[in-house]
Amino acid sequence: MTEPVLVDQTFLLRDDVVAIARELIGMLLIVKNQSVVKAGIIAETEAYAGITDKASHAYGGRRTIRTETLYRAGGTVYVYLCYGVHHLFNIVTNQENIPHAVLIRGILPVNEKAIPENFRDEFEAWKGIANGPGKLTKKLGIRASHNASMLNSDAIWLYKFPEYHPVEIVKTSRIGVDYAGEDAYLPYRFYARQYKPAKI
DNA sequence: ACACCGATTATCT
DNA sequence: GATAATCGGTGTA
Repeated sequence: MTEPVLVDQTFLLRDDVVAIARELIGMLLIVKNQSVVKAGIIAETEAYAGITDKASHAYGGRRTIRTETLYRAGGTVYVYLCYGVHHLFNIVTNQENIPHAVLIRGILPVNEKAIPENFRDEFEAWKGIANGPGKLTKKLGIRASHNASMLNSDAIWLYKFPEYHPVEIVKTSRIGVDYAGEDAYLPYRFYARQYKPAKI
């Protein structure tokens, strides 16, 4: 595998959050906690399209302490606690005040050879797959304190493989959003065919 | 102050 | 496939 490069975050400022969710498949997520580096290849995502999306925390323009992070500029990290137990990791997209976000739902492990050189000494590998939004944050050590931080600054980085050849990507409806009425059927979820999601 | 609920997961059958 | 566990966020008052 060729050396990954830090992503140019301007693609996160675009308006088409669903397209961005699809493009994030195959990118490399790196998390550093106190001299420990963990990483994974993004394999499953979901788009949340802001004020018009009944499944979004920001539906109807709702602004609370929690959702304030969603209104920041693309590239902001949105972490929230779900069911009082699981931290869920999102990447905010679009311009400031437009609360779009992509939920990262699954990652695959990555070989040390594919880790950027500057992280390799502190890299710790893990096995299996993290096929669930709560599982991957636990694997990578993403916590509530990461909420509202910026990607590519000091804790969470997004890289891409320049010669990555897109695998077949499955498009389907989102998981666990029955409360969203007809919006629960929107095809806003993506996953790589070779990866096995927990829920089909 | 208090009741309800959830962008889930593990553990059953 | 069905269901219990679990607790901070949120709305209502």
